[in-house]
Amino acid sequence: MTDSAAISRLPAPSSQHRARSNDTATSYDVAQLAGVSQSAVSRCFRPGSSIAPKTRARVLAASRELGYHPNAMASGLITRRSNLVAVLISNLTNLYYPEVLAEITQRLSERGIRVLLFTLQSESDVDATLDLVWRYRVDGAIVAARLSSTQLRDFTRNKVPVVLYNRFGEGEPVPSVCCDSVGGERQLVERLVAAGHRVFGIIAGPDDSCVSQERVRGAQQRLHDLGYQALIVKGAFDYESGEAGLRALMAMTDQTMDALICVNDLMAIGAIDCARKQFGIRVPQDLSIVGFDGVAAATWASYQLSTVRQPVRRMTEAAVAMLMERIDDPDLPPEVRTFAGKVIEGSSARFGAHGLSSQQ
Amino acid sequence: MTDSAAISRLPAPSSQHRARSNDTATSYDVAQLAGVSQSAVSRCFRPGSSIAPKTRARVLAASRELGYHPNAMASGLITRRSNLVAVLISNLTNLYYPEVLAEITQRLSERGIRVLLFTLQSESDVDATLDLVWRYRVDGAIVAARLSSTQLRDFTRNKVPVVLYNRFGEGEPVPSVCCDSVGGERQLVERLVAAGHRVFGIIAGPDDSCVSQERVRGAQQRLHDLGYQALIVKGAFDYESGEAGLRALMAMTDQTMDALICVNDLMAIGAIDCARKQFGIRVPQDLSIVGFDGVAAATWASYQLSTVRQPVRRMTEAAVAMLMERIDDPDLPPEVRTFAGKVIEGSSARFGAHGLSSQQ
DNA sequence: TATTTGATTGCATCCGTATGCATAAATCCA
DNA sequence: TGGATTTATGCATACGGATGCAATCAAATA
Repeated sequence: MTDSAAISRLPAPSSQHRARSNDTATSYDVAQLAGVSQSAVSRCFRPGSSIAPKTRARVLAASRELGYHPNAMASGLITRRSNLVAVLISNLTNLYYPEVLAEITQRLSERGIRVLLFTLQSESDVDATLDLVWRYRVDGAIVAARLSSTQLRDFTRNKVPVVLYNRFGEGEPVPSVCCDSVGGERQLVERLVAAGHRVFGIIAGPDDSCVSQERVRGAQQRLHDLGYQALIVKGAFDYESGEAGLRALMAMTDQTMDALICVNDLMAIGAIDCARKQFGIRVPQDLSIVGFDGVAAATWASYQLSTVRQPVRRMTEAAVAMLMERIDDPDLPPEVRTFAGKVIEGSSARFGAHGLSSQQ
Repeated sequence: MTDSAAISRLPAPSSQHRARSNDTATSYDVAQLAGVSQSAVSRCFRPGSSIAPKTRARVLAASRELGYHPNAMASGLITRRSNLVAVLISNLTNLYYPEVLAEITQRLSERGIRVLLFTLQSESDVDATLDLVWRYRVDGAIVAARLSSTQLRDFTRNKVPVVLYNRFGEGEPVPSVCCDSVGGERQLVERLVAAGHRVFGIIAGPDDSCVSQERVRGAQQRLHDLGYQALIVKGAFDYESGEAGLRALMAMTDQTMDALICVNDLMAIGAIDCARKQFGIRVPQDLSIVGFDGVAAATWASYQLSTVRQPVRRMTEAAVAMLMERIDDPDLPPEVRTFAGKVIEGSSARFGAHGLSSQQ
């Protein structure tokens, strides 16, 4: 009796795994219909498995008939690979990020990886968001948002490879892909100075923005080296900040501002519109305005913005490649890949020749 | 001996479920550390479960110590709820869709749902994409992309509730949220006619675009009713199409075009720039240009586009609400919610009074 | 034809969590 | 204080697919 009791607890034979009618088909259902074992079904959907072409055909036919699709959650549970990558982006309204997101999604999708998208509004909910990232056991993450060093450390702790986009890790090194902000601003400054500009203004981003800090630093430093300085006002990366920034600068300066450096294109566009419509300033005759990013709108005929174009395609490709490498080998050391941006002459600024770059 | 053999196959006691060192913690690990059963741990993370506050505190402490996060794949396997919603978008570069995507993501995330993002490039890979959607057992989907009726039927077949965004199901009814294209274009036409415009041009989108078809139909029909007709050229929803469309129309028409109706803002912006810069045409004095969508760039001072603004916030809210309802009750009947857009006067077109609307 | 070799296949088990059921503990009411 | 409820908790099992291992089968070799 004890024996039979024990036996009754044995794993039931596979024949018991039958479809609860009106539910989605499982590999057992397909196996039954195709007259093979569940293992065979599994192997049909797993590239590289040993399966006879004839069997495979039978299984695929049965699958089609039942409308079977392997359950990614079940297989992820076993393989410990979700084929998901978390993409964290702070504000999608930035005009630059949609391009980046589209590219990243495309690059990942080519490699059979899906994107779990997180948009961060306030800094507050970052921890709640990260909790979800951990729960889904994503294979990796690409982050274009501000993270504290504690939060970054959690990636290590949870063994989730991460690549930062246009940001650096604070303190410890973190794999990242960046566009060379300092170099880009430097070139802009040199071209502006070479064209004879003397009174500079800068519209920065939020204080806590890594991108803004770098770009402001790049511009300021080069200006200083060349014997100039600049008035700085703070913005929020959006169109309105460009308008407001220009107004603020116009109110602050007693001399006439020559050149305005905006740390991104969207603010530059706002500033151009404001200069023309509200102040009747001619751009670039009276005031040169430059941006940074090279978004699509920067090329529009109304603006033809002088700016630094980030090589988005190559940067996203690099970010994805770096991430995939680290998913395959978690022990790869951190690496920062910095890409030079391309200076676009445009017609929103008077640029001098490249002369100054040799003088440095 | 047979007995012991049988017993050796019994499910091992929970004590065997121990952490394979250097692997992520499981509920068993937490249970062991907290001195409770795995069930108790599970109940701590599942709202509404019966758990003593004291026990809960112990478990949470242990979780924190081990860095435990419930495995969403494992729990999804059991509950048959992934808390994932697929969002399919055709082209993120449309300038309108990033806003929509950001809103949708936000709305879903407020409800504890994550977004699995799919961007569709060519129409060809749609089936491959859908296969992935099925595999991840998403709870539902929001689709802003063209799907064949077969593809739509697959949603029913796989019991995945779907809500279309600015599209209708072909043939069968499908839940959807739309902005009233016909009504919007109608108002634009009436305001243009009331202002005395006589020679109309239309820049449409791709032939297979539902949005374009509707908008063109709305404009054409109302023009016809009022005794006018329009030349139509085809575009691709992008800035360049606006320029090219205007050039094409200028070449086609012998009379001077009065008013240009673009089926989206981005093409209208392209047309405005082209008119001003390439043809020296004054907008709106010589030519009125209207768009549709109400994207952020439409409000920029250089354009101040006359257009129809979609109530994106309310539409996305509705789409998400409809989807959630159908996830909870899959038998709800299809429903189409149509929202009126708001006509923005802007200054890219000469508008007459609302007079005509009473005449209809 | 006997034997080796390689390719297929099935069996059994595991992944990590949720939950029905039974039991134990705590609370309540009289 | 005893019995009736009402919580809390643990046990055992299911979810659906992947995979090491052994068994089977076919093709290739001698």
